[in-house]
Amino acid sequence: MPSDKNIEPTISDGHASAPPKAAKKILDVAYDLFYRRGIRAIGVDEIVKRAGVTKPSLYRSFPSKDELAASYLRQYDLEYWERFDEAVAANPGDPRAQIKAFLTRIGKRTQVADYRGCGMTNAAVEYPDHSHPARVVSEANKQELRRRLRAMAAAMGALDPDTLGDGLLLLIEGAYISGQLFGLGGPAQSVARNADLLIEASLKK
Amino acid sequence: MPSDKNIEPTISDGHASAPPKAAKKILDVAYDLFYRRGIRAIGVDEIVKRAGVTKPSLYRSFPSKDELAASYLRQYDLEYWERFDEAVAANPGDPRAQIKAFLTRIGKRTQVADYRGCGMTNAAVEYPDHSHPARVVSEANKQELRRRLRAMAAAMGALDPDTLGDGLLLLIEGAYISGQLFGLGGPAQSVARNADLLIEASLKK
DNA sequence: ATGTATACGTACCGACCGGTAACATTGTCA
DNA sequence: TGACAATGTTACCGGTCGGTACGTATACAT
Repeated sequence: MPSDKNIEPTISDGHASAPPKAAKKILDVAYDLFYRRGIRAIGVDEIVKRAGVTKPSLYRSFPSKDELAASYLRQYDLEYWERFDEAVAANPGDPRAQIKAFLTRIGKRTQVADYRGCGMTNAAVEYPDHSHPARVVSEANKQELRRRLRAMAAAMGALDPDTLGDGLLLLIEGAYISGQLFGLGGPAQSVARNADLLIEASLKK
Repeated sequence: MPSDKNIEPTISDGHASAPPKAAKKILDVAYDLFYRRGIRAIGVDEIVKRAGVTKPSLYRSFPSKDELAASYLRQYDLEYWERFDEAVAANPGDPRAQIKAFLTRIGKRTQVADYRGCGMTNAAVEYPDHSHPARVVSEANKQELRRRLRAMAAAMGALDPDTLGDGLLLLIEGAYISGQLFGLGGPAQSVARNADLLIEASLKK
C-alpha cells in the first residue's frame, strides 16, 4: 500500500513564505465543510472551489474522497485528545476533577445555536459500513475514549469501574447528540452535573 | 398546502384482495432502507426498484424524496411512542420502573452486531439544516421525549426533576449512538443500570 | 541555457441524482 | 358498457457525483 502521499513531507520551512501547500488548504476546507454540513452532503467540487484549487490537485494528495474524509477525522482525532489532555493536565492526580473539567467544557461548547456535535460520532452515523475508511478512524477514537474513561473510573475508586466508565461515555455521547438536536438550552448543558451525580453514586463508601 | 396524498384514505377494505397500495409498499421499503443505511445514502431509484413500483408512482404519493423521508420518520414516531407506552403501561403508577423497563429494552436492542440506533437521531445528524422536513419531525420527537422524561422525573420525586430528566435523555441518546458505534458488548448494555444509579442519586432523601 | 521533476489547470468521462411528461393498462363500481 | 382513479411504461431532463487523461507552468540543479 503506497499511500505515502499525505501531508507535509517537506523539509522544515526555515525562512519566509513557503508555498502554502495545496494539500493543507484542501484538508482545512474539507475539515470545516465535512464537520459543519456532513461528509455525504459535501461534494469534492465544492471543496476544491472553496480551497481555491482544482480537482486533480485534490486527487494528487488524497486517493479518494473517502480517504480525504478519513484524513479529516485523523486531524479531528489529534485535536480531540489535545482537548482531553488539557482537562487532564489541569487537574493532576484527580480523575474526578479531570472528568468534570472535560465535561464542563463539552457542556459549554454545546450551548450555541448551530452546534454540530462530535465529528467522529457524526461520521459513524453517516457511514454504517464498518469497513468505510472514515468509520474505521471513528471507531478507533471511540474505543480509546472508552478505554480512558474506564481507567479513570477505576482510578476514582468506583465500585464497578467499567459500568461507571461506560455510563460517562453514554452521557458524553448524549451531550454531543442532544447538543445538536436541541441547541441552546438543551439537555447537554447539564452533562457535567449529571456525570458528577453518577460518579458520586458509583464510588465505594 | 394540499398534501392530502398520504396513506390509506380508502374505505374499510371489507372483503378480499384490496389493491396492495403502491404508497404503502414504497413507504415500507423506504423505512427499511433509510433506517438501515441512511437517507442520503439511498436513492429513489433503489427504493422503487425494491418496492417493485416505478418512479412516477413514488412521486404521485410523495411530493419529494425529502417529504418521503419525513413520512418515514412520522411512521417511526408512531412506533416509537408505542414502545414507550408499553413500558409505561407495564408499570402503572411507578415512573421509576417505567424508565427502567424502557431502558432495559433499549439496552437489549443495542446488543446486536448491526444495530443502527435511533432513526430520529440519525436523521438529525444527516440533516443539520433545521428547516429540512425530516429534521422537523426528528426535533419534535426529541422535544416530546424530553418533556416526558422531565415529567416522569418530577413524578419520581427528584430534587431537580429537569436535571434528572435531561440526564436520562443524555443516557438514552448515548445508548442509541454507542449502540451503533460499538455493537455487541458496547457501553449501551449498561444504560439501565447507570440510569438507575443516577435516579437513586437524584431523589429526595 | 537546458534537463528534470514536481505542482497545477483545462477539459472531459460515465454514472447517478431527484424529478417529470405523455401515454397505455388495469380494476372497480355504476 | 362506460367512466374514473390508480398504477404501470418508456423516455427523458438538467445537474451533480466521484474521478481522470493530458497538457502546461514553475523551480531548481547542473
